Amino acid sequence: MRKRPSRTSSYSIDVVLVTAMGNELAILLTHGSTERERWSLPWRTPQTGETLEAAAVRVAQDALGEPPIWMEQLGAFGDAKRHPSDSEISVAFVGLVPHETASPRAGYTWFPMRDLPPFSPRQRAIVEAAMRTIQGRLDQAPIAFRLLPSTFTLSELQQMYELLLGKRLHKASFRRALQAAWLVEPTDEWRSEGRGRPAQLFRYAPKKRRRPHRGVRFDFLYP
Amino acid sequence: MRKRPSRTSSYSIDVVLVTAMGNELAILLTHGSTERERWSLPWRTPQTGETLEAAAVRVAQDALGEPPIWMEQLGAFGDAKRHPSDSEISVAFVGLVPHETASPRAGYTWFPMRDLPPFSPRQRAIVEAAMRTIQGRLDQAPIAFRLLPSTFTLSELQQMYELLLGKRLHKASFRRALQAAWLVEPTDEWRSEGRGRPAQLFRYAPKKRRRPHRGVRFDFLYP
DNA sequence: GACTTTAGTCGCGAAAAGTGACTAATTCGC
DNA sequence: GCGAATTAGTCACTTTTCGCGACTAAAGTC
Repeated sequence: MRKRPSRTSSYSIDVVLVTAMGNELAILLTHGSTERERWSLPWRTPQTGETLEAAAVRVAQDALGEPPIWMEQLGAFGDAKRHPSDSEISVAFVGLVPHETASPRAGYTWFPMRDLPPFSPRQRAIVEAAMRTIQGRLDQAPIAFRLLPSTFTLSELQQMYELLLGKRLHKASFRRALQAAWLVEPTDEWRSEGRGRPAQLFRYAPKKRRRPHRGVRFDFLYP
Repeated sequence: MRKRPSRTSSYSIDVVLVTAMGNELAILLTHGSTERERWSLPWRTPQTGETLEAAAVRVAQDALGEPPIWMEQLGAFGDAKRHPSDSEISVAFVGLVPHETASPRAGYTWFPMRDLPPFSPRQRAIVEAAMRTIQGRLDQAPIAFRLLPSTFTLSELQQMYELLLGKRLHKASFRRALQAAWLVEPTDEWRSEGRGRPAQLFRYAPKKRRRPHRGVRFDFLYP
């Protein structure tokens, strides 16, 4: 049986918590008192008998009081680059948090992605991986929906996708794809948002679909 | 024989080395003398000052004498599940090796994927992740080409894709996609393979392409 | 009431993808 | 030698998907 002292872990759990703050994405950083002048991702060293995922959830809960609505491991980041803890490697996670329910505890602050303070190279690599992973998962998991309230307009949903993808989408195409995927269903409520025609509210309500049955595609990046 | 690390690390580097053996995929396993009756993925504990990738390459070289043609990190696997070493977590990699140049050293054996010996739950999870990652990368990186000799027929290439994807592909569609992607160019050689019309040999020769510019797709797995 | 603004839909043309059928060149059995 | 079998390679047709402009609908503004 392996019973090991937990203090001497040579790895840490680092978590990139992402939220949508108004019109842009933001990540949560902390300013530990021991390191001077450096912001850092929330992190901890794992306890024994705790899965990696459980440790990452706990990091989020310590920072925000709530677990993320979606989380995924980014991998292990390591060796050469420095870390606030003296850990050799960081096992990194990315998590998404709706902004409404996410009030940071003392010592934690949301920073818009466009204006991040300097922090360690290893954690910079982790944040970049987090963004790539979010964009890669957007068409595989319903993560955009969970950043919105339980009912939302299709324009709000499209704006969320545009925010996460970092590019504009065509309205008709977006809705066509959405309809083909049977992911949302209309409610009978409408919301009038200042000027313009009121928008119908929808809710996330996925229905069974047959798996799309495609051949091969060669979407190689240009060499 | 693997030697014990001078400095104890609480993580290990585990590598899934995959090759195409004739008509099916195979992975490399080792039978350490200390563990009884259990096969294991090749692994090592990292040295100080060595990147994770470098350590993984070294694992492959120790096992096969050559570095893999392609390699990618799978992430950290952990906690609850046992490992041959006493490491708390494994940082796992997947690597591809052309079968011709891959002669295992003593203690290492290729096992066809269909007929794996029992091994630890953690490593079983790693192998499953490796297969998912290979399939996910097939349309993003030219990994299938590198499992073939430098010149190959299009039928061989298609069979390699079918092997890696685990499903049949339509000949005309496959070649159309291949042509659109500008990935191969014909040589002026032909190969007669027993009966049937001789096949033209091609080589991997990617050309610049404009990035396909798509909207959103919702390829969610069925809920 | 005309104009602006936002929501929502339609439909066309182009591109991509699935598929069967066709031609081409070789070996094998007789 | 000759037809059947086998593998390679291509074509053409259909269906699906996608980008996109243009349209209608319903609200506010002046």
